[in-house]
Amino acid sequence: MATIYDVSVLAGVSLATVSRVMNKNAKVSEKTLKKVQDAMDQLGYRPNAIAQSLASNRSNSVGILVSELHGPFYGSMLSGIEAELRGSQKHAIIAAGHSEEETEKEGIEFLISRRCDALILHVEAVSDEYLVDLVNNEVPIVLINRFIPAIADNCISLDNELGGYLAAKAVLDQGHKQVAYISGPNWKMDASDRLKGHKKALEEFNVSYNPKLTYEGDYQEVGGSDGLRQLLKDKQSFTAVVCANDEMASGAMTYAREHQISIPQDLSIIGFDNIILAQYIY
Amino acid sequence: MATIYDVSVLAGVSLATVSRVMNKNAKVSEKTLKKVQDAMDQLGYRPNAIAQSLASNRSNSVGILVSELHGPFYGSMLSGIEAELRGSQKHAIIAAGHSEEETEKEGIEFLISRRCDALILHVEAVSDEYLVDLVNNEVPIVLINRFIPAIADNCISLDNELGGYLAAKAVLDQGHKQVAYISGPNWKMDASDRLKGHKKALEEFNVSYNPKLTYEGDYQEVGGSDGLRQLLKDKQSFTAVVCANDEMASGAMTYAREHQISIPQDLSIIGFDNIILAQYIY
DNA sequence: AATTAGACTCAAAAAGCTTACATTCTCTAA
DNA sequence: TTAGAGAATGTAAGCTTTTTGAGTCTAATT
Repeated sequence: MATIYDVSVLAGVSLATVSRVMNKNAKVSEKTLKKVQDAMDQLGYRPNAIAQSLASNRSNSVGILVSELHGPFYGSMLSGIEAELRGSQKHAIIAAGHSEEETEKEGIEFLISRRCDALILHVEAVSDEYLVDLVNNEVPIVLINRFIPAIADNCISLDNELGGYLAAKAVLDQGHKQVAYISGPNWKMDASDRLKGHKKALEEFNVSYNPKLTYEGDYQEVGGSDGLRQLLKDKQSFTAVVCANDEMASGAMTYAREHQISIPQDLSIIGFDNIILAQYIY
Repeated sequence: MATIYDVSVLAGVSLATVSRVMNKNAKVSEKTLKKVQDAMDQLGYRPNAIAQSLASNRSNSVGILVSELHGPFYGSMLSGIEAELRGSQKHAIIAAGHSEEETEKEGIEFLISRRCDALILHVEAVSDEYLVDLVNNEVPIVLINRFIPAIADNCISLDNELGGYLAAKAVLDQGHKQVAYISGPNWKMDASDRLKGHKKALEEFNVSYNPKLTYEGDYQEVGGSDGLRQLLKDKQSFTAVVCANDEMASGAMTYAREHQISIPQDLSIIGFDNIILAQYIY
């Protein structure tokens, strides 16, 4: 594969000039420009991005770490990020963290060692301190879906507490008095925040929170179905179920349908996220 | 950020020795090993992957080009690829081709210029010749979901014709005589192959193929609903619809439900792929 | 004590590019 | 005609590693 050197020889100019033509960062005369471009075409020259990175100390890549590469949420996220990057001649290096501390750290280390110009992280398992250190360290970082006061400027998150509150309120506004809740894994910040908001709404409507009407799910389909089964088994009565995300809502709905509980006549179910999937659910 | 040079100075050894410690590719005495490792720890040294790539002419990365980053099919594919790569200390650089020739070519060029060690491509718009050239060129390549005889060894594809045949056969076996078909974009190889298989099955069952009972969809949800609407409008009668993928089957089912056509009493619908989504569909 | 095989280590070149600084052109104005 | 300014181009150092050929050590053998 041709190098910048081959081009410079064929065009009869110096390396620097070829580099200037490539980067368009300095004036080059018409005549020289043409000579260089012809030489490039003739050789089918393609700059070596690795060498460029090493010399310029810029990799033109952004590291992205998400929990999973599949699923409605991450898929759309990646898609949006890639589109934006491509528009700026950058590209994405991806890694999955699987919500495990070790894997997440490895992924981050890995992206840093690839000399990414910046990182976009959706991490759940690593500690706040670790992230604060990271931010104060070197590479520019944006955290998705996580809020850490000390580095607020680097965080893009939604107000999970408010969301949880609004979901519960929607149900309570309809007149429901007995509201069950299927939460996410409570060690995840977003899950506990949603639950906090939920409780707040209950309080506001003078409905006392009943721990027996809460099930800790896994944010997956199966958590929803298991959750509803468990709640029904407990013989507690309730007229609505608030689920901490749409996957679980879908699971709960499937379970209800399979057990002749009609929605919304017998039971109301609300989810959280409005994922694209929602449109497929009957 | 510390370099291999800093480590060598602190440890009192040469660059080469530090490199050997990192790569474990040559004997280093216990004593030296310890000195070097201590120095690395002390400096928080992390090898510069870019420089390693330049020097070794290996980037330890695999380029992946898919049509879209979201959606059930690509999501799972990426997820599987990334997991496998991580297990081998490699990583994924991704790009989206959006089923457009220019974008796909750009993406490929881009991945090659990043000096990926190999490419995994899911391309639809570029020509066979282009791909044959590519394969004979330089980087090792695997093509997903596309079969080109000249480079058969590089292709991983499913037998779309057989799939189309089997789907139709399943319906015909049930006794249906009037079978409608919602195809994918026919310029896509897989779509035309599926249709070919479909026709073959019809023939085998002595059901004549009626072009009026075919609608060319877009492999998306909307193609399915539009397709069913169109087919119904044409006043042709049919008792079953074969859809060239599950998204369209889902769209068709939604449309049917919204128009009081009950499934499977009034109409049978079959899809293709068995995407994860299928489990959410009622 | 001299020799030597083998284990270990080192110095330096190489990978392909960017960029600061130096040099050479090419005009314009005196 | 020529000094001087500014534009165009060249030179060479530097980015961080890997890798090869050439040592240097050590310990065993004679």
